[in-house]
Amino acid sequence: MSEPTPRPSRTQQRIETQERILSAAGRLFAALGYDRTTIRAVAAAAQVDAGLVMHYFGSKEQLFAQATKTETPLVTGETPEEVAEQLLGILRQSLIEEPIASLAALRSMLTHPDAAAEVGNAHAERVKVSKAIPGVDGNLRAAVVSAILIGVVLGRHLVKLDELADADPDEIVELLRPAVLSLTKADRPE
Amino acid sequence: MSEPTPRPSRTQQRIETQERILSAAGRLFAALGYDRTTIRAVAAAAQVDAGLVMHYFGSKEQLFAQATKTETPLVTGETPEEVAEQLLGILRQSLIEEPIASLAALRSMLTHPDAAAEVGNAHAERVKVSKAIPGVDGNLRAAVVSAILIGVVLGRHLVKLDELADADPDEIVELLRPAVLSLTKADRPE
DNA sequence: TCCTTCATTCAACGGATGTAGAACGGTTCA
DNA sequence: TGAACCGTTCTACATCCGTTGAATGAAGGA
Repeated sequence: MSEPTPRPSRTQQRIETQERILSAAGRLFAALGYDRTTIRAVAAAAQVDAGLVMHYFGSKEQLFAQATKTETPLVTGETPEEVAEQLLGILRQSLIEEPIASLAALRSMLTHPDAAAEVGNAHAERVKVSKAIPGVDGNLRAAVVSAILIGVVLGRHLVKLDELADADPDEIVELLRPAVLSLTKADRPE
Repeated sequence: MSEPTPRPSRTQQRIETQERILSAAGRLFAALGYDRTTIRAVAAAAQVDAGLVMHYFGSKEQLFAQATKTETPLVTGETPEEVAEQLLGILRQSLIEEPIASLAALRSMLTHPDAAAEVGNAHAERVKVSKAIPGVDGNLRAAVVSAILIGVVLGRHLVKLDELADADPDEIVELLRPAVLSLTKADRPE
């Protein structure tokens, strides 16, 4: 599959370089977090000079913003059971692969305000499902589920807690199904 | 309540200063994490020169180690129900107060190896309860519970996810009881 | 009182980092 | 072919950090 309009080699080259930088930045941010990731290190990993990174992305903050940009999957379920299954599906996907951009934001959320905001937004997006979670405490229930998902993904990919890191993703999902269901289903009157 | 043996004022003064430094360090590490906490900032918060911090604690690493030192509460329950209640009790306590030393370690666990090790140990301690959790997957179940607790405490005190930060601790505990119980009780044959 | 001890401060070094701007060299196009 | 363009590198600056070692001055003991 080739480019429809084969761009002049200069533009082409530039785009490839930018992607190489962005990819290296994502990997480093995910592995080390915002503070310990150096522009020089990103440049080296992308086999490029540090000045070029600045030239393309303006600042470290903007580079981070681009590298962690990701669209949050929507949860559209209408019943508690549907919502639970969708959330478990998102979790499963996050356990199987290593979502670099998300991991970069997660890794930095405790020490970099922008990253915390990013994670907070994804969280808020997930909390919106509370419309489908009955009970006066729908918001809180949704938030607890969200915190659980964050904790499990964190434990598996970033802190690498032994048992979680090695376990079969499906097994983890199965274990969490009752827990998530107990939270999406209200046990108190509306 | 006065000192049993009123120490000479010099020693007394030194101990008070050390405690002041340690307290300031704990607060700053918990608020900013390891990297963003500066020895100079700790010194300023303790109204002391930076050199003195080095003189007493040797290095930033050692200061962090002292400031995050904490004994993990033991879980001794023998039945799944007992274990669940004890874990929920620990969670409840961590939601009500702000355990500075633990929060300092948690805040830094994603970016500082030593902090990750510290949290990993507390986690491992909690996983030991898997002897009381039936099923071939006892270890994994215990690890999942541990990850859940971390996620919730993190969300409340550090990331400050709106709904979690404001909620009544007891309400959160009540919401999590079925979830935790579903994990400490096996639903598969041994 | 004099000397020692020691809690504390001061000044400085070496290294790393984000960032800015000049310089270079190949590509593109008239 | 020559000039403008631009992707890229080089050099440098200002700042901040952990850490060190000498200096200071008050307290304690003989």
